[in-house]
Amino acid sequence: MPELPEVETTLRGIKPHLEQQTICSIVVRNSSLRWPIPPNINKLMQTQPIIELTRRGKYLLIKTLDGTLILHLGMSGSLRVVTAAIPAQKHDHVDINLSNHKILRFTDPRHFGALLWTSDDPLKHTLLKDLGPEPLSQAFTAKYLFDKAKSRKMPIKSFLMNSNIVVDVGNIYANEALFAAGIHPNLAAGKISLLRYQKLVEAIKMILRAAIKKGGTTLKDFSQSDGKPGYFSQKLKVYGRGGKPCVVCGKKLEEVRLGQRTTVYCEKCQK
DNA sequence: ATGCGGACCTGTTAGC
DNA sequence: TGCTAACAGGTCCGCA
Repeated sequence: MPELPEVETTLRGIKPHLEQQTICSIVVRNSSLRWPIPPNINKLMQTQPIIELTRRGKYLLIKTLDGTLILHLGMSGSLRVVTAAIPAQKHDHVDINLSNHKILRFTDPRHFGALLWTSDDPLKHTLLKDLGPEPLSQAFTAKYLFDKAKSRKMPIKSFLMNSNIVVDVGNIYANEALFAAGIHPNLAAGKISLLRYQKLVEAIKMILRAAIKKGGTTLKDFSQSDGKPGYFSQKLKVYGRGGKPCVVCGKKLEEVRLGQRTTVYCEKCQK
């Protein structure tokens, strides 16, 4: 699943079905996600009117009268709006039954997702409180990154994927943004000039905007909340193209492991 | 404080 | 063709 564009697409997809509705009940078929779903989740949420749907990083927040449902899709999670006529499948772990008789169904084969509840301000929650800025916000600037990176030896790609530095930049878009900015993924974050961070920040913003516009990258087990797949993958220039020619210079793209994640780059275009 | 590697779990695919 | 190992969009946590 989900890099930011998929999460954002999911949010936009489910929003119209949830707004103005009340949660009638929650059916948990399997509570073993990354953290156990609170056993009293149904009690906490039933009869709760939905106030608003937002997102912080890749966490989806469903605010109700008395609290907030915190949802994360992990690696393989997805949300779909269905009707009772559609039988639950193997990995459909949770159904949220709504007053309009629609069902928000949470599916997650790998169980890396999360579904939690807080009665407090969700932004103060342990999982959210230290998150870095949203990349598409004004707070995310070259100066910000440059200052944060000062004296840090971590490879720029790992640095970018650290959600305490900036949220929403997953493996695909980290690869793509570094290629677009001409920066070698293994370069120490603290050794990159402000000017080059300028290029990087612009690249991240541009690529994420474009991907959201396209409705998310098509990947194996993702489908949009209305069931239609996204179709951005054909625009990817390096991710998934290891060994193939660089679209700019034609040189064979390198593929390596960096921080346990597949990393693809052009050794001629990225220094 | 920083950085690294392991962990969570299932499904799909590459390679022998 | 069939089995096994490696890998997949994330990110928290513990340890050095």
